[in-house]
This record gives sequence, C-alpha cells and structure tokens, in this order.
Amino acid sequence: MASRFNALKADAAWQAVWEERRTFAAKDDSPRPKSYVLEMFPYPSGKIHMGHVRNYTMGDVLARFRRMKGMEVLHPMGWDAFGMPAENAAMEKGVHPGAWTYQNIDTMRSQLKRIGFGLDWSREFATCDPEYYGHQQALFLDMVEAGLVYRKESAVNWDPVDMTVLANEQVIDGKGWRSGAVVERRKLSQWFLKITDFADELLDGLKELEHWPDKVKLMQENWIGKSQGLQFRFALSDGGEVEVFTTRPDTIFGASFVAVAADHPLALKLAEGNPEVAAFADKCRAGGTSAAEIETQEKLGYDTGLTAAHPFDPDWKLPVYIANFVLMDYGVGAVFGVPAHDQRDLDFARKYDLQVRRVVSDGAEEAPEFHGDEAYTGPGTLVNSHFLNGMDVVDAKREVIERAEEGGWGTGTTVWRLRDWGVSRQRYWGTPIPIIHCETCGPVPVPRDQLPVKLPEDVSFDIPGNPLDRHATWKHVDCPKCGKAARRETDTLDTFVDSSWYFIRFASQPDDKPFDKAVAEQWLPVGQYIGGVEHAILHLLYARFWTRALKHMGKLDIAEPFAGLFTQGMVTHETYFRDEGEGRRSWFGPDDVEISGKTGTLKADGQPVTVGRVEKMSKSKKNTVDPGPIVEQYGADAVRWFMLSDSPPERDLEWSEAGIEGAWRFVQRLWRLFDGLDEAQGDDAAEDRALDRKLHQTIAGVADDIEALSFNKAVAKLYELVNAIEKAKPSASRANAVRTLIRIVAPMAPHIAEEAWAEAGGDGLVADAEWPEVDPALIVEDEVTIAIQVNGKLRDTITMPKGAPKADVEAAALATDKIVRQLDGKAPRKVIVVPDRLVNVVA
RNA sequence: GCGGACGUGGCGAAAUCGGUAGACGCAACGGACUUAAAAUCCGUUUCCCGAACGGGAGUGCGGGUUCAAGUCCCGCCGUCCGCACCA
Repeated sequence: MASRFNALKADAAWQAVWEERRTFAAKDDSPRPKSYVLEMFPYPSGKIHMGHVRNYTMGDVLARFRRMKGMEVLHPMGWDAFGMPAENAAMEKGVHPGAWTYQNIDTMRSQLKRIGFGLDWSREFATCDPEYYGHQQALFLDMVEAGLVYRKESAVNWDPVDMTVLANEQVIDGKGWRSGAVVERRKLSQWFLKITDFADELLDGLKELEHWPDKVKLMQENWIGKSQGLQFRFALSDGGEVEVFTTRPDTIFGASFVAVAADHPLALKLAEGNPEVAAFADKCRAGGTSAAEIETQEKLGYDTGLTAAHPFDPDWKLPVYIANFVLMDYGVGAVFGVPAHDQRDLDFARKYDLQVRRVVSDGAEEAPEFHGDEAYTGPGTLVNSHFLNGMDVVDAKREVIERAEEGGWGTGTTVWRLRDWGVSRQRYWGTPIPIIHCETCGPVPVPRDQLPVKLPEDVSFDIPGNPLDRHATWKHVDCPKCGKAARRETDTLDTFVDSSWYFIRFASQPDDKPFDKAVAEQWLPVGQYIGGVEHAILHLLYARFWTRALKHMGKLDIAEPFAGLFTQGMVTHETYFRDEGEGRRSWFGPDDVEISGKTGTLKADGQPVTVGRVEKMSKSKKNTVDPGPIVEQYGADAVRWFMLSDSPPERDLEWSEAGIEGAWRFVQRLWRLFDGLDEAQGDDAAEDRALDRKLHQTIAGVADDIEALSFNKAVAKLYELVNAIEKAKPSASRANAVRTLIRIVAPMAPHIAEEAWAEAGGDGLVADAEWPEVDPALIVEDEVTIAIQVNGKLRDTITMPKGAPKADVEAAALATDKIVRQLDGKAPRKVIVVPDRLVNVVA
C-alpha cells in the first residue's frame, strides 16, 4: 500500500544516475534538431538564492521538455566569476579573490546539482579561468586589429582613500560607498570599444527580435537614443565659431541665445583668462547628478559677452552663455535656445530675461509674443519665421537642413545617446588587458603566443589601490616590438566583457581558439535565454554588440545572439521591522519572528514587530530564505513545483511557507497515484472516455504552456488532471492516465518521475523518454455546453453535441423553461447563435 | 518631465479570436476518520437579498461602440518599472 515518497533518497539516487550516465551532455554531432536553452549564469557570491532557483527551474523545465520532444538540447552552466565582491572579500577576510571565488563555485555547483537541474556540466567554466580569459584577450586583440578599440582620456569617479575608481552606483551623495570619502573626478587614459559604430545595426536589429519582450526592446531603443537633426555653426563676435546641434531646426527663427557646456572648449578657453568664468564652470560641475537634484536644480548661465550671428541674418546677434544644463557629452556640447518651444530654454530665458518668440503655432495663437511658463513642443504651423511661414514642422525641418547644406554652414546629422563602451577597470580581479606600453612604440599588443596574460597570484589587498599596479615584477616587461623596457597595462576588462561571449564558448570550446565557427553556429543563436530584467540594457546590449563585432570580423556568422528572451520576475518575501527613531529601522528575518495574521512578534523578546511590504529578497532587509535547508526539508521536486506554481513567471513570486507546503503535498499526492498504479486498473478493463479526453487535453495543453513558458498554467492543468484521475473509478483509462502522468510531470518534477518510471517498469530513464503523443480525436469534446443569454445576460445553459446545426441549437435554446419564462410569450426580436458557444436572445 | 506596463474574490491568479468571469492553487469555514493530533478524504467559499427555488450587482472610476466588453475606443484615478537637463 501507498508509502510516502522519500524525496531525499530519490533526489540523491537519480541525480547520481544522471551524472553517471551523462544524460544531459549535449552532442555536437547529434542528428536531432538542436535547441539551445540558456539562463544567465550566476556570479559566485557564496550561496545560491531563491532567484537563481526560480530562474534555473524555468530553463530546466523547458530544456527537459525539449529533450523529450526529440531535440538535442544544449543547457549549460558556468560562472560569471570576475568582479568586485571577490576583491572586497579579499580586503575584509584576507583571502585571495581566486580562492574565495573557486570555493564559492564549489558550494554553488553542488547546490545546483542538489536541485536536479539537467545541465551539461562537461561544458562548465568560470570566466576567471585563464583558459577562458586568455581567449577573451585574443578576441580583444582581434578587435584592436579590426579598428574597434581605441584609447581616450576619460573622467572617472576616483575614491582618494581607497585609491580606486568607482562605478556610478558606488557613488552615494558624492561620496565613496566604502570609504565615505568625497569622490574626485579624475582623467585617466582608458580603452573604449566602438559600440557606436554598430548603433544603427543594434537599433535595426531589434525589429527582428520577435521573441523578445517589447519592454526590453523599447528600453534598448531608448538607450541607443537615435536623434536626427541639424548640426550647424554660428559665427562669433571674436572671429571664432561655435557649433551646435538641434533636433528642431524648424524653430531657428525663434532662437534667443546660444549656450555651451561648462566643459566646452569655448568655455575652457574663456576660463583660462578669467577666474570668474572658471569659478562658474566649477560650480556647474559640482552639481549633483541624482534625479531629485536635476529636477530641482536651477538653470544657471554665465553671459560670456560674446555674440553669435544668426545664420539667416548676420545682423541678428544672439548672446552666448555658458550654461549648467548643457551636457558636454551629448551632441556637440552646445545648443541654441528657443524658449517658446523648449521647456529648459524657457526656464532659462525667463530667469535671464531673454526674448521669447513664438515660431510654431498650434492654430490658436500666432502673435510673436509668447506668454506663460510652459513651452509649446507639439506640432503646428510655422509663424514669424520668414520663408518658413505656413509650413508644418516636418517640412520646415527639411527646408532649413537643405538651406544649411546649400549654404555650407550646417549638415543634417544623426546623434546617438549611446556612448562608446569604456572597458578599462583599475582593478585586480578581471581579465588583464593584453597591451604593453612602450615609451618608444606606444601601446603594443601582447604577442598571441604569450597569451593568456595571467593574473599574478602573489598579490596583497591590505593597502588600497590596484595590486597589479604595485606588484613588484608583473608589469615590468620588455617591449615586444623594440625590446626596450616597457610596462604592462595594469587595467583589467569590465566584467560585462566576460559575459558578452560566454554563450558562444558554451557552444564550442576548443583549446586553441575561443570557439570553432562551424560548431558554434550549429547551436547559435540561443533559442531561449532567461534572466532578470535588470540586464535588459547593459548585458544584453553588450552581448548583441560583441556578436555583431564578431560577424563584422568574419569570425561568426550570427547577427543576434539571443533569438528568444524571457525576463522572469523576482522572488519576494514579507519584511519585518521596528522603527528605532531618527529614521533608523532594524530588520528581522522570517525565522526570527512569529506571525499570526497581520501581526508579528519577535521570538527573541516577545514584543511586536511591524509586518512590512512584500519586497525582493535582499540581505539588507533580511527577508531572504535560503534554498539549501528548504530543499533538504521538502525535496527538490517540491521546491521546483512551487517555483513554477501560481505566479506568472514574468511577475514576482512571493515565497511563503504555505506555498512550499502545498507543493510538497502535491508531490505526495502524485506519489499516491504512482504507487497505487497496480490497483488503479482493478478488475475493470473498461474505458473511461471522459478521462481519456482530459488526459490528452492535458498532454497538449501542458506542452503548449511549457513552450510559452506559462508554467503557472501548466501547473493548473496538471492539478485538474490529478483531480480528475483521483475522482475516476478504476479502469484501463485510469491506469493509462497515471502511467502517462509520469511523463507529463517529468520536466517539472523529474525525481519523482524517475522513481515512478522505474517502479512502473519504464524503459531507461524518463529523462530520455518521449513526450506522450496526443490523439487529436481526443482533444476535442464531443459535447459542448452552450450558454443561453437573454439580452446579453446568462439565463441558462444546455448541452448539445459538438457542431450541432445552428437551427437545432436555436430551437433547443428557445425551448428551455427558463427562456420560455423570460420571453413570457413574446417572440424574440433577434437570435444570435455562435456555434458551440452560445445563443443570445434579443427580446 | 518623457517612455512603458499593470489594475479581476481574503490572497496568488485563469479567462488564447469580443461570446458562460473567477479554472487551478493558497487561506478560511463545516464535516468524516482518530483516544487525540498530524496526514488524508468529503463539502462550502465574489458580494447583496433569500431557508430554498431564484433574483440583483460585479473585472480601479466615468463615458462610448456592440446582440454581447475583463477583453475594443475616449477621458480620468492609482500602483509599479525604465530613462532622465539628451537640445
């Protein structure tokens, strides 16, 4: 009789079998159709968290399902292993970043295996393996040769205490996040990749990504930020020139000033001889960059005393300002101000009492005087604009660009918001940039036969700064060109470079080169990529760029790396806290509190705590749940099942004790069915057509749902089937349904499925079994319930054979008691019959 | 400010093409089994009136299109996300 399903035993046993038989190793030379399922690889921070579990469960279900459908599936795993946390750990705990990282990898690998993910571990690598980053260095040199890399002075956030460069996110209120020191802006010579060369392609390519969420495509589109307009020159009163960019050349006769950024060459030149200008420029640069600060920041300008001559009227002189709202790194760092039709220009003009001239009319008003404090930026007709009068905005833009080009003082231009990708990081734990700096020869690539340029092991983190820089010997090398003493580049590559091509290396990893073109192309593009939406812009854009760069260099004939993208929601949990006054708040973990209904008490002192919002699991709010003990308690299948249940995968999933228990109960319910298989049939070999239908509808429905990644719907369908089987009387159909159920749940709950498969005498592993075939005759009902409405309100239902003629359905509907009563002897005015669905009687 | 998504029971959610709103799960309640509990099983569960048969209302709010609207259109309100002085 039914025993309990021993998850711990079954999990371990089947995981061992999969590993031993290399069940999930993908074969490059397989004749089966290929499918590449990939989840974003993790950063080895220590332990896996629930977010990983959810992400990898989704991918695993799809990968296992596709295998059962007869595909050769590549489902690999590796480690995004370079990055700052390892250096922080080195500083705090005195361990080597490599030792720390590899130890974390060992822990996390065994945790992933413990959940039974069907991964091809034979292709595993970490980006900090010299074998990996050596090939990455080679690709970097390829890009250098292809002219896609250059060196430029660029400003960075410099922490003077930690002697390190900070990312923008590490600067909080102008101070370093670790040291608290006021951050300085320093100019350093840094390496850049020419992603802007591909801006047009990256934008256009989005259109072909049919299986990407619109949201992500839109975010990338905005990030790339294509603007078309006119770049043109003003002659200055000192005999010089200033160039500006505008997307609104149509409003050229509404100009009332010219403004340049504080870092603009013109401003820098003026600052040299004038301390007042220099002071003003400094003030502009000091301004904060946070959202709130920009919102409230006053428009400030410094009148240079220079004037600019209007290109269409040399006698019309416009004042030239240095202004804090003009950005040096967008366009050309200078604008002409049209206050009536641009809000910033209007704010500025009102403050400095400049002319505000209407040149676009919305049809209501045409007078040159523009009143009010809200600029008009909508469409309309040009007014007060000489030869442009009467044109609409679009025509006027074209007209002005044409005249500027004819007159030789301007050109129609496209400007991008996207900047080139600065890849230099002044850190140890990253891929060394394979360049040697020679006083005579300049930057020289490291000869290929000397790759990889390995990180030195003997480094210390007890003093601030980059250990590569102060290493006694590492950076001192001879110039490969002239042989004189030279210096290695001590910067390392941005870790986003590591993740820009790892999916190619998974597909093909020869020893002698980054990848084999033909082998990689067999697998690529990734069919389904799954990860967090936080990577919607940077990682996904960089990987798209890298792939296009490889194509450009003829190394890989793939335009887009990820054909399908899915961004899953986060795993969340309630928060518990106490306000300690002065805005301070202490947070408590789920294990520290006792919850009853909407109130909670702290176990430690029995006093109440506030039950806060449901938020993303995070260490800072202490609302994390460690998957490790949960898997030990409930088994891998219950955890997987819960990850797939209830919430649509793109939405957040709230972790709850009740939820995981529900999943566990379902696993046990499955086991009672599987284990009672012998008795299911009983003595009765009769068929149960209704159950047969339900089974085949479920096989088809679950398959569709898994392909659509709608796991919550697949779960619901499985509950329905299990309910139906449990209610059904013993029959051959019932026994068959239970036997088939083993395969339907296999992608989601693989351990119990293997156990049941073996017990039921299945051939080989259920992981290698075929997805059950659907009998098309059984997925359609032979009877349908037809709704009967009177004036659109449901009044009754009738059951009819499927496909019954309209006339029969109408007659049957009108004959029911309830409808007869509703009509009260009157003839209906109209009857609408939707076959197999409903009848609407219009009375 | 700009761009986008979303809003359905106590909760997570279904409703695939405009056609029976609330499938499925959680929680709750009632019952069976048990010395008792757990587990399991049976039932109820959108709201209001009603013992019941039944009736009315109902998918953020206000309008509209339609025989028929959660779904389409217009206008609000709210929540969340992304970008942010981008000329």
